Amino acid sequence: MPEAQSPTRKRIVDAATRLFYAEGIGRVSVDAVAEEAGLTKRTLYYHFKSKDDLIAAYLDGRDQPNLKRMAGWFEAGQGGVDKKVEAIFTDLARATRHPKWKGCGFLRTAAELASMPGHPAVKAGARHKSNFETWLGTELSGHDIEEPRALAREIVLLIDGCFSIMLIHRNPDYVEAAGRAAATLVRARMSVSQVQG
Amino acid sequence: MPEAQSPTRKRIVDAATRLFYAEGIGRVSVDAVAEEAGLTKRTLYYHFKSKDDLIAAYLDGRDQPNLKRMAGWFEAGQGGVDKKVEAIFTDLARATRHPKWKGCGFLRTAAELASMPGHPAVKAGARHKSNFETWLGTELSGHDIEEPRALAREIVLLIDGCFSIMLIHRNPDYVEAAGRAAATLVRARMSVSQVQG
DNA sequence: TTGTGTATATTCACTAGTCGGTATACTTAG
DNA sequence: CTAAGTATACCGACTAGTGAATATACACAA
Repeated sequence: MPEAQSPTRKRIVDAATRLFYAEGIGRVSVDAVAEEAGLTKRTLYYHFKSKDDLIAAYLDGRDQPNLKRMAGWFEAGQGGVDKKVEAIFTDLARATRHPKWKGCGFLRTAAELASMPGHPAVKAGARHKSNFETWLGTELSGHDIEEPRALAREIVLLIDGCFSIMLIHRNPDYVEAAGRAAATLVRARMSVSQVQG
Repeated sequence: MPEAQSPTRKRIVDAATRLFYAEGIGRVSVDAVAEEAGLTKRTLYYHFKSKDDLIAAYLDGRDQPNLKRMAGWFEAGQGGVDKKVEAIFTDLARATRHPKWKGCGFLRTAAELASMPGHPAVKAGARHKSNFETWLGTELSGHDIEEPRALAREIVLLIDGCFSIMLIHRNPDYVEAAGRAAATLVRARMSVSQVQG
């Protein structure tokens, strides 16, 4: 039985991450992942029982890095909580301009697997999105906001709207527009004194 | 040269629509589409020069039906313009409960083709999304709303957020939450007298 | 009315290559 | 000797796309 922390396994997941994110899970063969990792397909199948398994491992590995990136954007935002939320979108707009940016790996995988709702990779995506929503709700809780968890959900919807529509239009103006909408939603739930101050 | 309005061509597009929407473009072979249409693959290739061509035709054929469906939901909404917007989300939430619902075909196709931004099917999706945004902006224009086109864009972002996140969570509560957020955004741009009245 | 030419439309059989996955054997470390 | 890990070589099924033949329908001439 393979080790869960094997360096070989990590090499495989890293290679899968590069290819799956760049091309999509359906357009990348197991052979291609093995070659990118510098080993044979049989070795890959020693560490993962199936391609579906590998896809799930790819997404599980993206959970914490993605959360930390978003949290960094939020925390670096200057001003009130509405501005910190808007900062997420400003930095996301910048990220979408990178030529290697291909949207959200979790959402793209879920879209490819829409006919298999119980797929382990979809579940990994659900865990990640819930983690993010929970984290944002907690952040909003300390700022005199009504129903911070409901607000977090609304912001999550705008962020995921950006991810998907950007794959169609490739126009960062949509991300900026979403940021302004998010700030409006934040202020709608802030106390009057806070909005005016 | 094949006719653009050929009934055979329509049969092929209808078959492709059923299969591509149900399974995703990457998981459906040209052979499968031909069999669903009740003819041979060679005939299909007489009417379409490639699979990519067929995918684009599939999405072009969904533009008007999808627009009409959304417009119907909006127009049937009772109350002010904020309520009519919210009605879109209420009806969308109902639609997502149908077992055959698999998200937005335009967004799912764009997600599958994220590494090919100039693909004709992605362009077809961009046309459709722009058509919808323009239609919504026009509807909002007659209702004493500031910057109706900016508001339309914000609502589009929430709708597409619903489409994508629903593929992950399969929980219509997200669509209802998006509807409330959209109504909030509408009221933020309505004149005071209108909000109070 | 019959025969011929032509464009449209369709089929069968096939190519060359890729897919996920595996049987078997080898190497190396404990 | 044993077990973990890796390699070569292969499997049957499927992939998008094509070559060559054929069916169908209609126009027009004898």
